[in-house]
Amino acid sequence: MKTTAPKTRSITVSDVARAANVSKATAARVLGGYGVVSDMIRADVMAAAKALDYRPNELARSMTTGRSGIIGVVVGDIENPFFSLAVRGISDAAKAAGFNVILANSGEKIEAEKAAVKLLIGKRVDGLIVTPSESRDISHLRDIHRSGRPLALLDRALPDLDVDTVTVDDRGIAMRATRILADAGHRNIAYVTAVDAEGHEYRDLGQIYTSSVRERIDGFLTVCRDAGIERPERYVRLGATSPAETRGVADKLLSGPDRATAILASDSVIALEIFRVIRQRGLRIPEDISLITFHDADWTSVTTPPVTVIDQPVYALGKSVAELLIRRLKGETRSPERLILPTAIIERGSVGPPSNRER
Amino acid sequence: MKTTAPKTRSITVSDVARAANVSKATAARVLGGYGVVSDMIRADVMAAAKALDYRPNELARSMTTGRSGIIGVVVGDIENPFFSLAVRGISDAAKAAGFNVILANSGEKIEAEKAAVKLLIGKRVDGLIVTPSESRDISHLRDIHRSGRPLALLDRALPDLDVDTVTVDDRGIAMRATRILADAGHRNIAYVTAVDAEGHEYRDLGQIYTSSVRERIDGFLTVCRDAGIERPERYVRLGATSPAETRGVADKLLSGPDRATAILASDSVIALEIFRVIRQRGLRIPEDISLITFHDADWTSVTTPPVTVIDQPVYALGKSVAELLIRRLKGETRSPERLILPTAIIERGSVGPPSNRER
DNA sequence: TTATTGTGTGAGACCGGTCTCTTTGATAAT
DNA sequence: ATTATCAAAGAGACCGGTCTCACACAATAA
Repeated sequence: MKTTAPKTRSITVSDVARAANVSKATAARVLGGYGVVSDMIRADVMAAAKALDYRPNELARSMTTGRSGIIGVVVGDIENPFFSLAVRGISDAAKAAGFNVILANSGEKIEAEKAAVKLLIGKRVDGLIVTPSESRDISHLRDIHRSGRPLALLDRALPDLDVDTVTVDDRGIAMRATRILADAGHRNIAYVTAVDAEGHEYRDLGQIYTSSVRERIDGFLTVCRDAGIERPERYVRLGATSPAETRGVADKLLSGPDRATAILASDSVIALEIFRVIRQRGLRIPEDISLITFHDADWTSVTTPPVTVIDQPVYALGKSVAELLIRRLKGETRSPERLILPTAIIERGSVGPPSNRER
Repeated sequence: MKTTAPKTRSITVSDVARAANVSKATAARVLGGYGVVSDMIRADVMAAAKALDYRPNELARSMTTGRSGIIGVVVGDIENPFFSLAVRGISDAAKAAGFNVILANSGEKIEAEKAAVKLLIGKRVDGLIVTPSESRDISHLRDIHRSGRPLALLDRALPDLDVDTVTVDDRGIAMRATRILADAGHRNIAYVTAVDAEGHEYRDLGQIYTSSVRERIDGFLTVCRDAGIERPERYVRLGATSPAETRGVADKLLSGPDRATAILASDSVIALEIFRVIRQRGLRIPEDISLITFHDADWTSVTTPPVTVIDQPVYALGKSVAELLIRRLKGETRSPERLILPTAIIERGSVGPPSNRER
């Protein structure tokens, strides 16, 4: 049943209408699934549509309806398993509600993030989920809101932007993790994050424009100080943006007389690189160095020893934020919600007391 | 400078035209960046556009132009790092050429794949990149082609579909990996894949509808037979579709008198789970069991011992297929190309001779 | 019988851009 | 002075759907 390939122009409602001997309006009613049409005519139109191999032009459809059925998602880095998993949570929730997802990567660059948001608004997505890379410049996020499209924030809150937000208790969980390290006897505890700041050196929280990381560092420092550690901020390291950078940071951290005896890594990608450096330097975990990382990435359980992790509910994070957004898309009006999901620590084998040598 | 929020309707070309006291056509020329306009009027229109905060409606734009600037990508599983990396290759190439990417997940289900393709065609993407989950039912892929949009295949070839395709030499590289195992003295070598078939038991290649996997199994069996191993197909295991399933497969493989002494895993997700099972059963690598996996996933280098891997050029795979597609989108007409990228094996520490006990 | 209600269909405007065709007015050529 | 040429701007059709409104005709109520 090979009809000649309709190369050039695609089949439209009008084509189907003509073939079925009805008006364009009637054919549209059948094909669009709205309005009332008699069964007989419906059958005719369907038959014609099938014969012509009609496919609706979603573009035209969403131009008139104003709805596209698409949720735009802008994340920092799709390759980071944290985000892959969160995106699956979003996708699953979206699919369940009949929405589709367009994914854009910001690379944690504010300019790329702005471009992505602009693009998605241009494509008339119904709503957006963003992992804001910065809390300073949020004009583009305000614009989303202004354009009437709902926005929801994933993993990072923005105090100045009152929209649906789903995060974890970063400060609290960082405190718990730090306490584990401090209780084990560590005094030289380092915090390593990909977030960078001017000068690349940590001075104070005011430099950190990524809410989750600021919270974590705050919690980290609080517990360190409680434990009587002096100037714990010496060990906060920024700018682990690439494997090479991370290696540099880790190398510095693990050498010298004041070397760190414990490291808290802000994400699993960083932790993996640190793990490699530790190995290369011939250090043992946990005898020579203790390690805890945010995110229970798959590899953390197969190393020797397995790595103690902060197990964020990543999938649920994505699913919840999508559900919040979808409820709003379906017409729910309520004041913005700020969900904070519970987080656990999985203690495995990468934490021990500091080696005697350094005490 | 807070104008009242234009909640309801967005600013259109006509609005800008009115504000700038020019015709819609002229405003469109300026805003769309085509045709000729005098500098004075151009400035006026730009000013008006800025004042009104005009944003073009990409939907309307691509409806008339027929071009959307979007490449649709359908992959098997975004969470699999293999695909994440390939997608980054695609995204980078797309961005460099001024295209954007819509990502859809098929979950390796033919139905989901069809739905995704249908959706993307409906959204009038300019071209598609697909990782076909099956070689049996490719009517939806034929449809893409028929609709005049170019299609390119990633990682899996389809003999019956003559379109741009980028793969690796799966058969050859599987042969090399298998030979490493056979040369080490192994006779009970298993091949584990996520691909499933009716009956879940491997009988012959005709059951396998995923080209890359069929190639690999073919290469695997060929080398096994060359090495004088009898009925090597006994050790081909299908259906490792989830961690739980994989665990079941691995458990069976590693118990009994005829247990496998070497395993070739078809992807890193499977390999990770197999690694876990090996550990749990108290077996040692490589003393008790040798392991090689496809894809140099990040975790494979941090385990003890590190895992010998088949290092597919994943990023290049994505980048190349995108470039092929983009060249075609830019008007290049040539007969379809089938690129086969070179692949290496990284020998690490997970291969050794079989233990004496089983000889 | 006439008015009322309701169902199914058709005609045509509309969404927000692009693009072709026409018109205008200024400059150059005759 | 008259005509040819051309750049710049305007008018309006068009893309492929949705949706409002008008209308025909049948069934029911007065």
